[in-house]
Amino acid sequence: MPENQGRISSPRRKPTILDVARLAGVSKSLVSMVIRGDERVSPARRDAVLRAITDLNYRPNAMARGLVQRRTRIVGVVVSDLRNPFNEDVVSGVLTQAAELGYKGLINTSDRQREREEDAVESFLELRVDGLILATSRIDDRTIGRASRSVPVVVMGRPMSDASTDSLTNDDEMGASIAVEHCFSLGHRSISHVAGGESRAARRRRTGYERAMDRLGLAEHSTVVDGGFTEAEGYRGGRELLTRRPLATAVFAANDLCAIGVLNALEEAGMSIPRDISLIGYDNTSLAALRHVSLTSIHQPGEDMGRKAMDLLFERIHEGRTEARHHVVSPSLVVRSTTSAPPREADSEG
Amino acid sequence: MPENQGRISSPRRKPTILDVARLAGVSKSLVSMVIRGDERVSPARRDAVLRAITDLNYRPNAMARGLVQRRTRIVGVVVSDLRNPFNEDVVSGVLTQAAELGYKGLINTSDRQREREEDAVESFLELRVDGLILATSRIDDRTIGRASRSVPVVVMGRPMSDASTDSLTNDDEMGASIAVEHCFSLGHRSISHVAGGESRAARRRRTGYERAMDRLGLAEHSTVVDGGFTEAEGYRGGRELLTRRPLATAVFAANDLCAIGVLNALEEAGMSIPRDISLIGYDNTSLAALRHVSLTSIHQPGEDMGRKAMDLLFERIHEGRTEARHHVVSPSLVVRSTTSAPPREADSEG
DNA sequence: GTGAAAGCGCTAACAC
DNA sequence: GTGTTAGCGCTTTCAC
Repeated sequence: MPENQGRISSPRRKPTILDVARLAGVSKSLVSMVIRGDERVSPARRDAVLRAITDLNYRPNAMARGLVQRRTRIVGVVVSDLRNPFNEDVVSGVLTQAAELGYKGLINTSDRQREREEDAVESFLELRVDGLILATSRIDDRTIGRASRSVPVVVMGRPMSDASTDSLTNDDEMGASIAVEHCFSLGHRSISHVAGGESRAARRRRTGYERAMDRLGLAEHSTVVDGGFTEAEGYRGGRELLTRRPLATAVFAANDLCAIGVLNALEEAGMSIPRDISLIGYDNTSLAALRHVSLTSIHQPGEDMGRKAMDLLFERIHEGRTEARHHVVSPSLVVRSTTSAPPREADSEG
Repeated sequence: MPENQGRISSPRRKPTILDVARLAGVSKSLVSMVIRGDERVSPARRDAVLRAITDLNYRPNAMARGLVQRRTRIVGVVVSDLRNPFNEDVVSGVLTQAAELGYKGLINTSDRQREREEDAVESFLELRVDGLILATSRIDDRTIGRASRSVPVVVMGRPMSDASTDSLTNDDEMGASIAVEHCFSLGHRSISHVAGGESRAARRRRTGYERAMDRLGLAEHSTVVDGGFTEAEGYRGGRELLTRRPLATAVFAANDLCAIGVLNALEEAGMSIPRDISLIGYDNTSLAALRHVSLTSIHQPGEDMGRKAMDLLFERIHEGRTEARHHVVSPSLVVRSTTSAPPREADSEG
């Protein structure tokens, strides 16, 4: 055989279980048993196999294995925006719990583009992941339904009525209510809301705000301006707010990023927070916790929710649960430095 | 055959290409051809196949395909910390370019735990990804070398000497130099550094700081305190800094998160930024850009770097490049609101 | 304990 | 144009 060795066909042909078997002088199935930790293999042969594995830098082919076992031990996580720190908490929880349960979590993100969101789901399904966690607002129900037909799915952040899809949400209405009541108890009567747009979570927070204002007899002080879930949109909302008269003494923003935008707008206008005006966000992200920001916020236990989502998947995969579960977790208040009693002259209002 | 239909064995047996073929009344390979868009299929049969696909909610099995084609069109991205916004930019760049080139990017993170970092790499290799992008500081060279033996690898954020591994870094020394010079040109002479710890990037930034101070004849004003790449560590560094006399008039922090920690410590001590003391960070993350923070920072083009990393992978995968490339991009200065001339009484120093 | 053989779902080479 | 066939790398009966 001349210079070109026949065996080397493609640039980096990876060693297979057969190469290991040959080098160790045993059969394929013996190697397979060693890899899976089967007890009934003689120490001598086991060592030979292990040595061959290291020598060849052998690594089992997950695709081949997945193909025959019909499962991958992989769960797919799709998030719409990795830049929102709340999603990081969720992902972190999922991965931790997945590792705990012997699974691997893989993440895909659409970078806020809707069609890429469906691609992400589709890719995971073609990969035959054992389960799917959808922490994304943009995806449509049709896609979710389709996915649920072939694999267990947990949807986060929006309630599902579908019987084949589990869901895990926080009670946005309740959270909004808590925000309003916190301001109320500090003495505020004129409380505005910078809304978060058309996502379901945003709409539920808005509804919660409106209902709470009603309940407290503050309907006449109710003001909602358009915002969004980003700093830029919050900034615009804040500017808009400044044109309204009378000026509110407290503002409930749709989420933390939005709140920071509002904060900028208000400070830019020469106002001091919370002396002149109080501000409260939602999600209690790491952003809110930055000492320099120190934003009062409504807490969602993102990490716990991630873990719980993985648990729900596991129940379906391993314990054969088939009826849908819809978990709702309660948000809570975290008071920091952006809320306080309203300024004197506004105190007597309402 | 009684009630229990023989075909349905596992809870959700997924339709295969054979099911599609049977329903459409054609052969397996005909279906395969339709899926791959082969021209020479009669319209009638094509329609029949497509209808069967929708009816069955059929989705090709990527594992089976990958097994025979020996490639997956998937690249794996490993990041150590999704909470650092800089990594988001990188990931976003990778995914965008991957989509452009017909690849899918999947993300895995170690959540800052070192051993999970190796697991992440190992999982991707078992999955037989076509390439690997490692944007992580914690992973050791042995693991990188092992990975490089079986698949193209691009390492980000640390220079590699290994001939089988591409690398992509920003010139941290130069960036640190720019930071020091910016302060110098504003009139500062006493410039301190809150260091970022033991990662290579952090060490190079520190070296750059020290060399620049030397070059400018400011070696005697040089002060380095321990910090880290997180807000909490930056805060501690800032506190430490406050005990040093004379107090610096400018501080260069190892990265943006660290800078925010320093900012907190300084403000807490009653100092006003930049009136009393100037502050500059590194990475120019979205955090620095928050108007409420408005941190002067050294910019690394994270998104471009992500795209470039994907390009490097592509060159190896498709164009058969084998010699290593080591790209270094130049950082640049982004001036915001945390740097200005030093206060009067300190002006004459140096 | 160990090896042989079948088959997971797909593509690709080759007949027809 | 269309069907048949031989694997891809692995696990898993089932004999021995």
